[in-house]
Amino acid sequence: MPWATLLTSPSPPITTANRSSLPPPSAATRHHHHHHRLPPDRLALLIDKSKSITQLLPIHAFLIRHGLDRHPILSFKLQRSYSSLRRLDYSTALFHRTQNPDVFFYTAIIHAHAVNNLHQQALDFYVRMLTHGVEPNAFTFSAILRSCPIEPGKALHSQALKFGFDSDTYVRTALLDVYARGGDVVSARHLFDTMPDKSLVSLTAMITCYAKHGDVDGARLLFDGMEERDVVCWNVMIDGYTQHGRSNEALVLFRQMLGLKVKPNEVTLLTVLSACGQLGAVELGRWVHSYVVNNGIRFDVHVGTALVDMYSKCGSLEDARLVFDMIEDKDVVAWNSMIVGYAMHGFTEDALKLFTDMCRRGVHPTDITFIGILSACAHAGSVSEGWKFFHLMKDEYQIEPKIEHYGCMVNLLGRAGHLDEAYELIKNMKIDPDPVLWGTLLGACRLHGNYGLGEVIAEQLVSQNLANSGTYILLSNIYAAAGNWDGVARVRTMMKGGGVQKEPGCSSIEVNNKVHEFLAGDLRHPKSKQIYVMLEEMYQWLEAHGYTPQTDIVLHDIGEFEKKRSLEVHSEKLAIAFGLISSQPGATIKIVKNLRVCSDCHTVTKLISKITGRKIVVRDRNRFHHFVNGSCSCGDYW
DNA sequence: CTAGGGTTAG
Repeated sequence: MPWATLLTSPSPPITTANRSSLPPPSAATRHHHHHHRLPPDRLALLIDKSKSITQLLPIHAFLIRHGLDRHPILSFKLQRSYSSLRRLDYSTALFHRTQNPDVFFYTAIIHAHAVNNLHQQALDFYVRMLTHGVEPNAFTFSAILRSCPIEPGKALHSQALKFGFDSDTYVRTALLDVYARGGDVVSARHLFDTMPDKSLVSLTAMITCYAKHGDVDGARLLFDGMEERDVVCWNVMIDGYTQHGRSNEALVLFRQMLGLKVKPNEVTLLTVLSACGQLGAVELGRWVHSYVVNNGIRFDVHVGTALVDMYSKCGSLEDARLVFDMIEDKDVVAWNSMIVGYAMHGFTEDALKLFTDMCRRGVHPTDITFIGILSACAHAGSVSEGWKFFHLMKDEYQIEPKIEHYGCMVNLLGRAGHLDEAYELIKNMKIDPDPVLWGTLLGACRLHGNYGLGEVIAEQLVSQNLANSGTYILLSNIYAAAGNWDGVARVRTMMKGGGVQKEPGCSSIEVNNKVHEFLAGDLRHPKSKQIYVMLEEMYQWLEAHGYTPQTDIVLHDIGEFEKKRSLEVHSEKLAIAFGLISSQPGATIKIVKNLRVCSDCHTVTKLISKITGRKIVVRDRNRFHHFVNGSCSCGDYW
């Protein structure tokens, strides 16, 4: 690249060869050729109007030809344009050819690196600035502190104090953000409280800090006290809820935002789509889709991918695929979302075909891609395919398997009955297994009745204090099935004593653009009465179809009648009952559950789909179940 | 003689 060499070489010899390799001069520069002297402000305007590197290069060439490339303003503007086109290589080269860069140029080049997360380079420029005797000002500090890690940030903090810039609102906000990103909420709050004047941006930075570190309610408190709000702080607050599994509150806030006529932007819509996906709120998701189309929001790869993710998590794979096919310049994230979508729905062949397409187009798979592929294999029970991709990932793509990949493999092997193979895989892992992974193997032991191995693992987990709420339940199932009542009693004592609690099962269903959530035995819904009447009717149908409740999966130490009752009010059954009374006959019922569906609910849902002639789609923690006319798309294999 | 530089969401 002669052009690059020209820019990086310490002396600037412009040879004929260099010039001939430049892009052809644009109409503008051809025009300038005739008037050898163009006023700098005209050139400045030309630079500012340039929208691509191919427009910029001929102007740069022109500047060099006319000895204007060291003009402080013009080279400054040129580097700013290069930076905004993410060509920091050209920016840096230009900087190094500038004789005595002033504080403006230094600040701009520091900023350019900081926004691209190149902290070290930004710091290098800052040090260079100091050694060259150029004095930094408040502008320099706010630029360098942006995206600066906490350790160098602390050093810069003390320097800012020395220079007296820490009371500047921009510098103070940037400092607050440094501590916030470093997780030091207390220092961030202190900087915030002692701030001379709090701006909208500094408030937003503080809200971001709380939202990021789990105190969503603390964030909301500040948010509610704001005098003015812009789209950014709304986005922060909505995203705070979404990132902490409180998507329903996110959507409530989004509706308030719309009610106050605040115009959502792309970031808002990406967050809201994610919330819709979490909740299975496809009606609102579709509304967001039409908003994108009708409000001139650019349909880029980010928006496209968010829509694919939303539609597939809401059970509308066809729509996901339609959107996916519309995305131009698909990146690996876009491919991953569609592959994972197919995998979630048990469409193993489509997932694998998409993987082949993706590789053929030269897109390199990531660890996420293989989570999709391996879980697709697991859902189909394809053991040899699974091993093939597991090895392909390590050998061909040099991706070290993470705990999630082992999870897919253990699930695949375990469900297929290759328990010893799964156990060996875990024992030979380079990373430490977690309770979830052991739980997967324990579940497989229970499924295949291998209580011997189950007890070995169980003892090991209990002795190493590795059992969690999920594994305790499996443990007691296995002990009970093996007739080890001492074990059952011991687990029960540990669960009570250690404060181990099962994560409450929660099912949600969207009706009329609103998401209704149900916990087991929930009575909070305004239509509770009708729901329980429907539930009773459902059980009359079920019994007429020869259904017997699987009371053996209930862990509590209660009588048979109570066991039956506790099964009846599982959250997904309440959601289905509500779905039945609040939609037209024949309409599909879509449920989202936070845990894996239990086998009793699976049986019941199959029967209900047959009795009512309705399609019922259930998304559980692991995958989708499409219930049609008495059978499920998972083939009872989940 | 003057131009030009900064903080928050993803």
